[in-house]
Amino acid sequence: MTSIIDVARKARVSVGTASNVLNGDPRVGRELRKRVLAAIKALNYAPNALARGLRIQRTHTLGLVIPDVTNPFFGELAKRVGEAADAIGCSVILGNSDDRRAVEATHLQMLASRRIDGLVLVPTPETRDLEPLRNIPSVVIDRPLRGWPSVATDHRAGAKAAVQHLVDLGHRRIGCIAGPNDLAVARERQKGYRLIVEERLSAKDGPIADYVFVGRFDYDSGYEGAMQLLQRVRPTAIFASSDQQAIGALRAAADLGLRVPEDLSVAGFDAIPLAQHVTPRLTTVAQPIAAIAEKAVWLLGAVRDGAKFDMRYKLDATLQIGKSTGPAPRDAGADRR
Amino acid sequence: MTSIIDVARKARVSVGTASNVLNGDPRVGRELRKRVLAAIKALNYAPNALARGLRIQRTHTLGLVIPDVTNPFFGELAKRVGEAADAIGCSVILGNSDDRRAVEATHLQMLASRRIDGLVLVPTPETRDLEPLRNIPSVVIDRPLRGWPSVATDHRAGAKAAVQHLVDLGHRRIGCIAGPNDLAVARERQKGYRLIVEERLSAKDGPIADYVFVGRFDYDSGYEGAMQLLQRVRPTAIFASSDQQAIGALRAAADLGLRVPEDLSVAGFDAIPLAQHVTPRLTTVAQPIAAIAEKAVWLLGAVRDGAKFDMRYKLDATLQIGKSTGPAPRDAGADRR
DNA sequence: ATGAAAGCGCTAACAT
DNA sequence: ATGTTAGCGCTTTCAT
Repeated sequence: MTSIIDVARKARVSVGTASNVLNGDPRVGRELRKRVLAAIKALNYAPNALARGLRIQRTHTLGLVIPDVTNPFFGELAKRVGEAADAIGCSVILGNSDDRRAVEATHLQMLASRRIDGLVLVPTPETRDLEPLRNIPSVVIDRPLRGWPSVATDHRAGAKAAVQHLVDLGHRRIGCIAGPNDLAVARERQKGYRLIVEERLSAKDGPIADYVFVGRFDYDSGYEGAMQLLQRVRPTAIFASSDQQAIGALRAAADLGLRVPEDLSVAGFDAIPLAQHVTPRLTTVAQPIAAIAEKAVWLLGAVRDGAKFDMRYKLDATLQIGKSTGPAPRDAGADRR
Repeated sequence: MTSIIDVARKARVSVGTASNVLNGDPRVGRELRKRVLAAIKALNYAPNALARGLRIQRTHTLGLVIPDVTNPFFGELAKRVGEAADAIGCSVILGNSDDRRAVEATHLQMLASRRIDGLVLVPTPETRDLEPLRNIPSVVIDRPLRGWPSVATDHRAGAKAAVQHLVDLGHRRIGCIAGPNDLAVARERQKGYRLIVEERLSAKDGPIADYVFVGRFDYDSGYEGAMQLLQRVRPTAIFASSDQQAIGALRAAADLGLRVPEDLSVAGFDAIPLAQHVTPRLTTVAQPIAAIAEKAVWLLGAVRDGAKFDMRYKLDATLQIGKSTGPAPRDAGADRR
């Protein structure tokens, strides 16, 4: 491998000067600078980032550990974090935790060894601490973690907006397909739903618990949840905690002979690309993923520069109104008749 | 940051011995080994991978550059490459090229500086060479690149299998929604289609070119392509080069009042998860993504160990039969009547 | 079996 | 403005 020494020799300057050219030190003269640049090109020289990192104690590398790139939300997140990292001259090492603490721990250990400049993490539900990373700037995304700064969508507000939209359309008996209770985001979305719906349900509608189905975030849970709710409490609208669930609900409605949105309104969460391609186009809550990624990477820099953060940043979601939500059916939506 | 020197001091051994323990050298005695291990734990020591890499000239890092993690196929690929890398103790640095040569070049330059042990690349259509990576083991995936070993699905054979399936069901007038002509995979899939269909089209059916629509791999192209084909040459089946296209075609069929598969059969390519969740479930060609990732990572090791490869590995795709393909309609499928 | 020391490629402080 | 050199943290001969 060709080193800076080779470059210096070829350009007939000292290594110090060659190094200075590399780092844009303005003190080197035009002549020498030109010779060094020429040598670099001629030798096809690529500076050794390892040696550099070892010396200056910075790697210009960020770690990103997420449950699964394959998930549309995390995939988008990975892309955006990559872009934000690019913008500040950093590469990103990606690790998939598969939501298993042990796998996550392995990745964190590796990243610590690699002396990354910062960590962006979506912790598993079991994660309690970031032991090996104690002195590396870290930010937690999407899911909160005690003692670490986090940036996430305001899931509760997003859910409230979606459910409020349904209420505004005249719905009162609104079902909810929730996500797993061990995920804070799922609880928050459900909480948002409850805050809006609770006071609108009258005694004869039964307890709100009957309107909530708890499942996973996936398609199948959406189908099953909708099936159960529709047969049990006959809601006129369903708020699903994910688009996958919402799409499953759409299918369930079809299987039960219900038209959407005439007989049933359905809203989702996440605004995955597919949401625009189902029939009818989904009403859904879009997370500000790019903003989250940018804020997280920015926070990393701030933490490194000595700021002490232990703060939860909540970013606003946006309600995207599609064709899957419409006015409540007359006979069901009107208050007693 | 705590270094191996601190560990050695704390364990009252020399750095050499501490290092040997770290690397599992069997010569160190039980007693000293135990002391070193204890010191490591007590100090929460994480070996510095930069220093190590600088010294041994290996980084245990792989580079992965793909067009876009957000694309289901590349997302899955990223995940699988990550797993294969994990299995041999490597981390992976991920870069998105957005299919732009300049962005790709930036990433490659960075990876070269980082002295990665190997590169896995999905080249952009404009990529002709991997200049900065000349002496780094590299493998190209999905799309071929002159002078570099590649591993990819046998797209042509996959397409042939799907189209042959349609033929076996009695279809003769089969349309094709192709992908962009500057992508080899798109051309290969179209070629597979042509090889099967060409000889089966009779003179009165018109030229095969009329049965081919060239677009992008996305949903909208699928919709538009199906619309055009269905109104122009009235095929009884459509082979789409991607699942996104196929799903667009499904929608087009619905908009034209055609039932699938009774009036029209539709087959796709890629077997994205969604393909199982549309109605009817899609017949599609599954790429062996995990196998591709494993083979690529394995190849990297082989190349490093001195093997000289300039070979194209083609891996078999698998036809997944769904409900979107069925027997050709009587009146159209039977030869003259 | 263990210790001492050179050197991987670079930057930065210091000397000129 | 340019050259010299110590040292970042590790592995690996080479002595002992």
